[in-house]
Amino acid sequence: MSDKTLAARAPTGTHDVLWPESTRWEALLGLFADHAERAGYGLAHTPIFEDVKVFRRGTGEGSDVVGKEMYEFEDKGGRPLALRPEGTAPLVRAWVQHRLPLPWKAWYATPAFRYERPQAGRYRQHHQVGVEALGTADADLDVEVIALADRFYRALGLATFGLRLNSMGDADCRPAYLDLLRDYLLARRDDLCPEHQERAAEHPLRVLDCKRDACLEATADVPTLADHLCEPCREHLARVLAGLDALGVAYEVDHRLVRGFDYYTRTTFEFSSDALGSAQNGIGGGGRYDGMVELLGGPPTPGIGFGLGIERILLACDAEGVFPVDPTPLDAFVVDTTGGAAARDLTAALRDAGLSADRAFDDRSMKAQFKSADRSGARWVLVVGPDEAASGTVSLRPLRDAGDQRTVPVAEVVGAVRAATRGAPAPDAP
RNA sequence: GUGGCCGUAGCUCAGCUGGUCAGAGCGCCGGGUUGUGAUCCCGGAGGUCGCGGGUUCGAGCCCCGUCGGCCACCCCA
Repeated sequence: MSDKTLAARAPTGTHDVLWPESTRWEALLGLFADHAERAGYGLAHTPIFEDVKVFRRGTGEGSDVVGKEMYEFEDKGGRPLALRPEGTAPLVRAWVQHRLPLPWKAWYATPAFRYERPQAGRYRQHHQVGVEALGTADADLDVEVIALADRFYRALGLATFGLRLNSMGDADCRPAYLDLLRDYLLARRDDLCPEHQERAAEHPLRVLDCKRDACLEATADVPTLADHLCEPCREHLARVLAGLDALGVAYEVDHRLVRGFDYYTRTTFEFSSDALGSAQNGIGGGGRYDGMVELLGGPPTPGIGFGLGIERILLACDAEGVFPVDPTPLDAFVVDTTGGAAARDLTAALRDAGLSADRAFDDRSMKAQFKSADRSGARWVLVVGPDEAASGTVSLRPLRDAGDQRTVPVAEVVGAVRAATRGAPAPDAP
């Protein structure tokens, strides 16, 4: 293996986001920030790595994400750390550390790291936007959070996605149900798929989520958690559903929906895109975690949140043909065949005036500079050749819009470009 | 972690059963005589055929390994 191929490649499962694709990311982030902040959520940045315990306790040792997919390492001081595999536990840790007034509502955008086999829509470093809200068990908060995600997807232009929702019960009713479920499964153990014959005892809920025929048949009439919820949980779920109905958020109650983290209580939900053909069609998910704050050393405090996968959302947008890349064009591109000093000064003057400008370097031919100008996507080309230099003028030539070339005195260039681009309609308004 | 497919210029790909097979299109660079792009014409640069090893008189074309990509499982965003 030569050094060349090793060094010049992003690590397995990671990817670069370069212009112009990066402009979509900026736009997506901006749109999410807008939705979150209009709902009272404030931006939070927390470290990209944490004490391993934050995830072992908070996210849950039993989850695959923590149990076998975490990027763990020790720093030079021997501290056991882990790259964040998900966004919730770090935010909860931050609240436990700072004890901000409740309810506390935060949003974030972050990379997440999981050591798994890459494939369509799945990376070792992927990115999420999300919200977390701590301090109230009010079902209306569940509704607010879910509606926030729903509205955000729609604002992107997505239309063919679905929301499945379930209740995981709470500390009062779930243990009893788990016993019941475990007994039921063990009685039919031989009928389950090979993998779940072993795992049924420790992860009974997972069996409900198994897509193999054996498990599906064996659990055809399995007792559902929905039928064994305690009264408070039942009422909570009913209020959530009523709230979603009131806000026009379409959903499907799926009592087999089981999410991968241990911490969920009561409401859990998952958004999936019908436009994505692959198995990785989940574009977002979340739920309540009324016990996590305590697990991380805080007082009993309920919480709820979600994480949405940026890469998958963008794949879904591509599949639906919405949310196109739309870079902002430059106002001007300077072509200078007199040595470059004029280009240097003109671009600086334009930028100082708040306009955007670029130029060609290396004193290339006029034709070559025009090709660069064309490729830059600028609205106007400002030409400085021997004639202009001699007369102290600059020629303005429209590149993207109709119109004739004209020549103005150097002193009027900035004003002319500003006038020509101000209020100009976006080239391809959607 | 398990299984399958794949890996040729910056990009998309041709290369028949191993013997001019190192190519095309796009892109890039230059030119088409006097300063003007996106069209057209001409020319050019660029690849140790992912990497390493093996079989053979001879290997992009066969075998093994390795790295990487894709797909499924698992799980998740």
